Amino acid sequence: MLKLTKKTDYGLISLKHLAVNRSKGSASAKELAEAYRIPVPMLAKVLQKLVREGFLISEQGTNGGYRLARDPATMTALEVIRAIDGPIILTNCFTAQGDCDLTKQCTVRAPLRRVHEEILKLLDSITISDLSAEDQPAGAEGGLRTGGIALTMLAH
Amino acid sequence: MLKLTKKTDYGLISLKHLAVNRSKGSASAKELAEAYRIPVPMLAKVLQKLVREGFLISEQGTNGGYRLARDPATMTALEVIRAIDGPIILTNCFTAQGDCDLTKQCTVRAPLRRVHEEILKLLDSITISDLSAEDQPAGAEGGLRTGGIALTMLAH
DNA sequence: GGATATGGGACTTAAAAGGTCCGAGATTCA
DNA sequence: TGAATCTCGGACCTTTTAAGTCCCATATCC
Repeated sequence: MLKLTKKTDYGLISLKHLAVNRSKGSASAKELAEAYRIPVPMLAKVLQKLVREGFLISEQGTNGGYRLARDPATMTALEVIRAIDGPIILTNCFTAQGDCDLTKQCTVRAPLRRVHEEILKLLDSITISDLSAEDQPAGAEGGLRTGGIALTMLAH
Repeated sequence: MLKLTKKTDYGLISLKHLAVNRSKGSASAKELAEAYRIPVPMLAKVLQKLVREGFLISEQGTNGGYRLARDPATMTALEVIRAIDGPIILTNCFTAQGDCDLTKQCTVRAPLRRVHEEILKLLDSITISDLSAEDQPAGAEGGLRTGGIALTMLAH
């Protein structure tokens, strides 16, 4: 259905939060969960994945928490999505070679592959810093604000 | 998980088939299903939706079937996806206003909306004729073949 | 040692996708 | 007219996946 999972949402929100409040150092899962009304155990799993994939560094014990492992400008949305949700698959033909013995007939694949590729490129061009840009206190460096098209017909 | 449903796949394949074999006029659900190894009742539902949404015209009775309702160059992938799968929703915040009282906190939304929009634009730029282009017997008119980037790392 | 963190597996629930079944109505042809 | 063939459309079932919960182990600070 072409949508991101909530886990990915949570992950992006958390990374953005840590990027914006980077001066504070770390934030605990509980802290983040309460700020954004996310179930704590749910968020914990997401954060753990982000640690394993090298986005975050965890600090255990009292006053522990999570902090960014590297510059948010080097973290792309694509990487985050892959880390949390696994590989992105636009259509099934691409991976399940065994099932799809319609290579000859089903020529829809080739053009769709291009769409797929464009989406990946798009997601790869967006970093966590871009997400945080609008939150910067003073004059932010611009980031994504290219055009600002008012799109109210998002769904249907 | 950011992927198209099989129903949409089936719909695109069917439309493409009808666009390529346009000289033949119509094709029955059975015919299409057998050609692409799709369960007949499943495909029937998809085709019915396409009829309701004005992509196809159905002809009942013996030797009946489906034929394109209009020029495949005017049918975009976006329209087809919406007709079959319903509205495209990248993240939940956009539609479920009731649930998301985090408008202030959750500033991830704005940048993601832009991504959403780009994907829509991308899908809107692809027509059924584009999908069929590579199948044209002789020198096709080009269509999507812009670049032909070899992308083998589609998933993961 | 106790309070507070993360780590991570197992489990349950809820929703969506995928697929099936059957009866009704339309059209063609014998 | 009647049989065959086809679409129409709703109801139903199964499987998969997302979403959320529970519990216990382990690390750290005070």
